[in-house]
Amino acid sequence: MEAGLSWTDERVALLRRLWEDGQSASKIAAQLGGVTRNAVIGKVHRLGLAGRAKTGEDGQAPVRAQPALEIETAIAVVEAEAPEPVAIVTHRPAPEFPMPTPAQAAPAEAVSLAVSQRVTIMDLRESMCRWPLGDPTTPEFRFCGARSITGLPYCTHHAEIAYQPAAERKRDRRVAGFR
DNA sequence: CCCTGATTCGC
DNA sequence: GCGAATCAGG
Repeated sequence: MEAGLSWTDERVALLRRLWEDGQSASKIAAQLGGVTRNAVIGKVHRLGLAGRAKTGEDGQAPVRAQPALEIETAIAVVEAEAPEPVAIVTHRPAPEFPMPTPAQAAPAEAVSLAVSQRVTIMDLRESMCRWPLGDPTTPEFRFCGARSITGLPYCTHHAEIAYQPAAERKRDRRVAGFR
């Protein structure tokens, strides 16, 4: 799952997406896997993407919620419909977070009021919480799906977890992350 | 010393 | 085309 890493269309697409989204070269490299930040920067220049809307370019990471990384990665993979296995490196967003109880076969009428339904990307709507659940590479991958806070991508529960001071977030990277 | 992107240049 | 080494800087 590590061999044959190169700038495939999928990887370039993900690179573009993350770079234009303001992610740093090192973070992008970590997500792509198999490349260094130098490689990412070099590729960015060759693609003519250098110089972007730099919001937090002065210091560390841009103002962005951690889960956004996984979401973008998952979406990018889905959109690309990668013909070959794609290695996904995720960042665990928080130490621990109690997951809502498994949604049982609830009547459609009850969905809107349910605490969490857990939906696939196909059923994810604008007003639904986009907090990722599970491994994006597996069919079991779901999004929270609960009613999101207006203007935010997450429900109240996950927004609390997502939006934390960067300084308090622990640097804890690992392969595959959510539960 | 941590990090950032930019550039050079041998491969 | 690629990316390590290097540079310049926050």
